Amino acid sequence: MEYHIDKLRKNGFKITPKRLAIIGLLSKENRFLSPERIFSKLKKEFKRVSFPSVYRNLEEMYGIGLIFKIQKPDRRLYYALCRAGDDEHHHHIVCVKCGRVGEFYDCGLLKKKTAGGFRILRHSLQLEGVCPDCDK
Amino acid sequence: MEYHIDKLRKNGFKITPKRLAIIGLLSKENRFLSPERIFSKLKKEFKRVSFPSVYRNLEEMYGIGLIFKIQKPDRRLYYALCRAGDDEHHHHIVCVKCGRVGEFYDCGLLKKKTAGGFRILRHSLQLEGVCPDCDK
DNA sequence: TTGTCTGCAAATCATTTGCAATATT
DNA sequence: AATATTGCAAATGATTTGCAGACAA
Repeated sequence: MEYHIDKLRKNGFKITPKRLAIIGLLSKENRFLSPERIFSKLKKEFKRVSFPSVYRNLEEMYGIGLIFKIQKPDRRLYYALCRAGDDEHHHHIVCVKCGRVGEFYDCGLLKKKTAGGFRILRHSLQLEGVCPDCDK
Repeated sequence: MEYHIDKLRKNGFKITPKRLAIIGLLSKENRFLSPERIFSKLKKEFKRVSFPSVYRNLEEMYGIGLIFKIQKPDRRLYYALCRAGDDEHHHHIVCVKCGRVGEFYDCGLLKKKTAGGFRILRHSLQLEGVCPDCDK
């Protein structure tokens, strides 16, 4: 949590109660949350919150690599905290039951140089699975 | 092309000029096209075309696995023809220069059963690269 | 103070929907 | 003829933007 706040500070962002709350939420839940959901949670804690503020904050944090985002088939954005170090190649796996997010470091794709005859430049991988807790 | 038309027919769809044209376009270009782009191309060929029709057709074809779709960061949908057989596990790689799409069969992920401690259920992979032509 | 953040209200804009007219089988 | 498909106009709805007041440093 401190690490994340520092990262905000280092990037010239001010530390506001809302920002702390957003990071706190993402950190505590460790799963993908939609702006709408974050908005709802913030409303319980603050008298006044606004969608634009939530959207802007999430996008800013995404911009400095503090969180990552996906778009689900419902065409909405979802954000989650990234727990991997800045330069570690990794992907995320989402538990289909509880939504928790895990880091996956060993995709084995970096050593492949070509795919279907194309020279690979980069890749992105989405994984769905069941986390140890939900798997009983 | 015949294969695709048959697939439409088998799924109870009528063979209309617009549908043929859409499949023709996707087949000829072999890359991701946005509904808007498809709409523009159709307008050159037909006196009357509509966005809803394009959207509906693409979504129907997507529904029967004839084409696949992605959402780019611009938050738009993009569709491309799928050339792999119905049951062959594969992914697609997009050329960053010309946009051409290639099939990639050997991701090596099927043999991994877990990721970050989670039991893997399914995965989806997006690849970007340079196709042989563009790579000189 | 000084520039950043925020809420509010209004705007965007890709995608959908309702419905009557039209085309496929 | 019977049913699916289409175009049109209007609606939807998540995300953005402009701006003035509030807040962090």
